[in-house]
This record gives sequence, structure tokens and C-alpha cells, in this order.
Amino acid sequence: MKLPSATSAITIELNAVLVALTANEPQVLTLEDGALLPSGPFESEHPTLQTGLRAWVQQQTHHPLGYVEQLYTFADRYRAAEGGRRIVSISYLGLTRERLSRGPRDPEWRNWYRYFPWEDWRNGPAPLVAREILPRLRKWSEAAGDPALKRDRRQRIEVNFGDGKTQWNEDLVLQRYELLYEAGLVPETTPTQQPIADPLPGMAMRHDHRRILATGIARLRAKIKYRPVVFELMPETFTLLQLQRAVEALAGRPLHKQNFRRLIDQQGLVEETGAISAQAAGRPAKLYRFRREVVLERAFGGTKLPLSRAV
Amino acid sequence: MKLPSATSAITIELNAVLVALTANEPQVLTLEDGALLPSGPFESEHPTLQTGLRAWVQQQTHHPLGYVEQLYTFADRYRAAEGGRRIVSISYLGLTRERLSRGPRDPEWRNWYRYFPWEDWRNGPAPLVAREILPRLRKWSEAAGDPALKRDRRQRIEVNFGDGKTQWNEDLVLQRYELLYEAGLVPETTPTQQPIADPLPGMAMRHDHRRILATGIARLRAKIKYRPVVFELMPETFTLLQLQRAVEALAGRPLHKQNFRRLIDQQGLVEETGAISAQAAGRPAKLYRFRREVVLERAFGGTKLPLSRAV
DNA sequence: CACCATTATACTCAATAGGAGTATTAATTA
DNA sequence: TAATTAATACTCCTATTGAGTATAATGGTG
Repeated sequence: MKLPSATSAITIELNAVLVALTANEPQVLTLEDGALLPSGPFESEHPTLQTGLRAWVQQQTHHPLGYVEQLYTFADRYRAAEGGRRIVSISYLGLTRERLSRGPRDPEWRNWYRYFPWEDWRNGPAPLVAREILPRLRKWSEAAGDPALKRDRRQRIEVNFGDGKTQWNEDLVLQRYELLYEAGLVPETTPTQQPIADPLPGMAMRHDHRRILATGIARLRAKIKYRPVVFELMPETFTLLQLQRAVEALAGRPLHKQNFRRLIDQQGLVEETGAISAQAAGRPAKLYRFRREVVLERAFGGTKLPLSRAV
Repeated sequence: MKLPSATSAITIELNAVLVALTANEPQVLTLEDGALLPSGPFESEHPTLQTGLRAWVQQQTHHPLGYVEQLYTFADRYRAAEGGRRIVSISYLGLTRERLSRGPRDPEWRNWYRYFPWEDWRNGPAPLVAREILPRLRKWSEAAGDPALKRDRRQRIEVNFGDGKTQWNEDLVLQRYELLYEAGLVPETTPTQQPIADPLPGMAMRHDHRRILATGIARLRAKIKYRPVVFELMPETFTLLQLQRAVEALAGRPLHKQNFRRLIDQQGLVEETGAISAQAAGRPAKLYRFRREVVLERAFGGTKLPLSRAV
């Protein structure tokens, strides 16, 4: 039953979704004029995949990678390179505080909403959704011959893009991208397909890199809700509004200011530094710093089962 | 900046944590007298990793795999095989409804609590924790020379095993196993280490398979809280108590019966079949079936940010 | 048959979390 | 000086959640 593992020609590639925040905008590190995510080799001198990735990023950006998390391992057939060589790509999400020390051209930080304009709901519903996406998706669902397929498509549109009474769920970044891909509204194609005529606004990427980016954004949006990872992207000290803007940038949604503050200090995530922010307009705000201890103090595992406390 | 990927000698291996429920006990498929998880080859005729895994499991167990999810990709140095050949292992979690059609010996379903006896809190705190684990972990933390290290160890013990006022969190299966590993309380060792003298109760596995199993259990315990995956393990129709027992088996905790029922029907996850269960004692219960539609109807993405509804 | 054990099911209660809004304070800028 | 921009403090209301009480419907036992 235990078969020997195949050992044919296989190439391992590491892909990284490296995220930073600049001026309250979520940035992702890209190459080749924004068409690729950084990809590194899997070098055998590194004991683990993560240390290999860290070393590589540090060398490239001259800044330490704060938080690293594995995203997914892809080995789809269409990723096979020439010569029947198989590519297995392992992707990571990395959060870093500082920007790359700019060289002449190449690696560039790009606002991730340039790739996913429909994901930015910070100023209300992204106009693109109602104006372009929904009409075109509806046309796609109506074009289905099989009535069961039609119903299925309608329901997926409803769930993912919040048509009808369902409301927008910011976590479904990947599902939405995949729906658009299936409906043929994005220019990315498999090698056998024809390029599409009229793609949606939003920059594309080569290979499946935009899908990997969507995976990273989705993971991060889900994560900030139960783990204090935002702080990996913040400067040492910050005001509560800055923190709120950071979360909003990642989540792509506006937050209720007063309640956001209530949440933050209920959780004991931050402490006052004693200093006051110097800024342009408005009442000056207290500066806070992240209480690193809480990562150790608390378990951070959400529960939604009706447990019995008295075990 | 884009370096060519390394292509040296690499072996890809698939590992599967296959879970089923029998008689309200969580079972996992094992090989070699329980010492290994099933491992399959990465065969290049399959278009994706998942289809390869599905095909392999179906062929072995003669039952379809319901839900499949990628767990993690490991490529640690100590997994390198002889001859400098590097092993990359990609692990999956799979849920299946039926048991394997038994052959003469080999693959066997085993209760996963045989590997992790301290994870079963269905009848109150697992006695092993207070009786053996905590004393030995405390000895380990006190043995630390550096006071900072000592504090760190104490805190990790507190968070993961619920010493002091922190309470037990069933999701931390992997963290607990790793803590026990670090403290040298489990027999698994890296090739360079000496075998330990007096391991904790609980079956060990070869290589890092028990760690992979811990990853799978942890993922499943987290998942059942926000996705209706339990139903993949249930028979076509069931009573609410059976469903509760299933969740309890996975979570390793007792649930509050009335509130469990409230939760289930609030969510509209099930519908009555009209039939009534025939059983030994007590008032007969209605039989229910899973409403497959809900998977499509709802998004299932938890939110914990203080959002503004009126965007 | 009366009674008990066992399970199912229906409610009630209290505490808490979460979304939303009002009011007040403290700064800068026009 | 007034208008603007933020910060901060509260209040309200509702939904969720942990916990417990009460009642109903079975089979088994003396």
C-alpha cells in the first residue's frame, strides 16, 4: 500500500505574497512591471522552507520579515514547464514593516487594489461591482443551458458578490476571483484557451500569480479578525486612528471608529506610550504601542460551539 | 532577482490524514500497525495534487473521499532521505463516511485519541494532563537556566495546557504536541537525538507523522466551528444527539445539548426527514438530514470587526 | 400497572458582545 | 472668532451565548 514516491523531473518554486502598508494603502511586492510575484528557488542549504524564504527576502529587501505563513502548494498540470518538467509551487504570505530600499527599477511595491479594484469597499460599495461585474456575471449565468447549472451560477454570484439580500463578505477574495476567471472576465487563461476580448478593469499577472495574490489577501483578511497580525505592519508607535486605517486598508471596509476603539482596549492589545502625536489638524491623539506580551498571554483560538463550561 | 529554481534531487510525497467516525469515535486511517499515515506517490498523470489523492484513496478504500483540504507542505532538513535526496511532503486532510473494506491486515482505522490521550476532554479534564503532563512540563520549565526562557516556557505551558486561570482550548492540538516534543516527553526524535527514557502515554508514529496528524486534528477542530463539514462524516440521516456526539468526538469536549440544538436549527443546517429513530431507551428522536443547499446559500466567513453596516 | 431511567424538546433568564448614534473636548486653519 | 478635524466618553438597543428548568415520550423493571 505504501508506494514509492515518484521522483521524476520536478522543480520546486517558492512564491511570496509580501505585504506592507504605506500611507494607509496595502502594498504588495512585485516584479517585471507588476506582472509577477517574487519567486525564489528552493535551495537545499536551508533547513526549512521558511528559513529559505526569510533569508531570500531579507537579502532582497534589507528588512526582516515579520510574520510568515504558508499559503498553499500548487501543482496543477498547466503549470508544467517545457519538457514535461513538473513545477510544484509553494506560496507564502509575509508581512513586513518597511519598504524595499529602491534600486534602479525592478522590485516594486504596488497597491493591491490595482489588481482587485472590486475589493476596495472602504468608501462604500465598489462601483465596479454594480456597474460592470454583476451585469456581466448575470449574462454568464443566463447563458447556461442546463437549468441546474444556471441556478448554481446564480447562487454563487449572489453569495460571492452580494447580489440581492446577501451582503458583501470581504473574506471571499479568492472565490470571487475564481468566479470571474470561470466566467471568462479576466485575461488570465490556460495555455490552451484563447485570450479574452474585453477583460474587466484591474491589472492581470502572469501564470497564476494573481490567484496566489488573491489567496494571500483572503488569508490576511480572515486572519486580522482573530490574530493581532496588523501590528506586524505598523510602526513602533501609532495612534488608534492609524491602526484603524491600517485594518480598513486590509479589510477593504470602513470600520466604526468608536467601536473599533472599544474592541482594541477591551482586548488589551495596546498600551499608551505617554507621548502625543504631532499632526496637522484636529485634536492630538495619544500614541500607543503593541503589547507583544499578549501573543504569549492568550491563545487566540476562536470558538463558536455551545460549550459546557462546567466540564 | 528572479533566480532559477533549484532542480536537484527532490522527492514529492503525499500524506493523508483520513478521518471517519465509527460509534462516535474519531478514527484515522493508518498503516504498519499504526505507525504511519498513508502516503502516496505524486504521479504525474494526475492533473492536480487533489485528484491524485482522491484517486488513490478511492482505489484503496473503495469509498469516495468527501471533503479534502490541503494541510501543509513540509520540507524540513531532517526529512531528507539517504543520499542527500530531499523529501518534500504535502499533507492533506480527508473526510470520508464509510470505513475501509477490510483486507487481511494492513490499513487500519485507529481512534485518534490513542495517539493523543490528553486531547479527549469529553468526560471532563483528561486526567493525564494534571497527573503527568503538567508536573513534567513544570520540571522542564524550571530547568531552564535563563530566566527569560523560563518565563517563556511557563507562559507557553499556561496558554496551551490551561494551567492556572487560562482554560483549555481544544484547537491547540499542534501547539501542545510541539511543546511536548520540545520538552522531550514524546519518543519521536530527530535522527541525531538519543531516544528518550520515559515517554508519555500515547502511541507514537514514525517520521513526523504524528505531527501531521496533530495538524489535521487541529484544522478539523477549528473548521467544524464555522463550516458544516461534520456532515461529511455522518450517515444520510441522523438524530440531533448523534450529530452532537459526532461534534463532541471531533472537538474532544462535551456540548450543551439544548444550546447545540438551538444553534443547529438557527442555522438551518438540517431538515426533518419525517422519520423517527428506532432505538433502545428514551423518547424516540426525529431523524434529520443535512440541507446540502446551505453550502451554496451561505458564505460562511466569520467576521469579528466592528463594521459599519451602512457603508 | 406504577415507577424509574433515559432521551427529546420547549422555554426562560442573565450576561455579554456588537452595531449605531449623541455629546463633549482639544487641537488647527481660514 | 468661527469652522473644521479628530479624539474620546457614553448611552441604547439587539442579537448571541452560556446555563438552567420544565415537560413529553419512550422502554424496562418490580
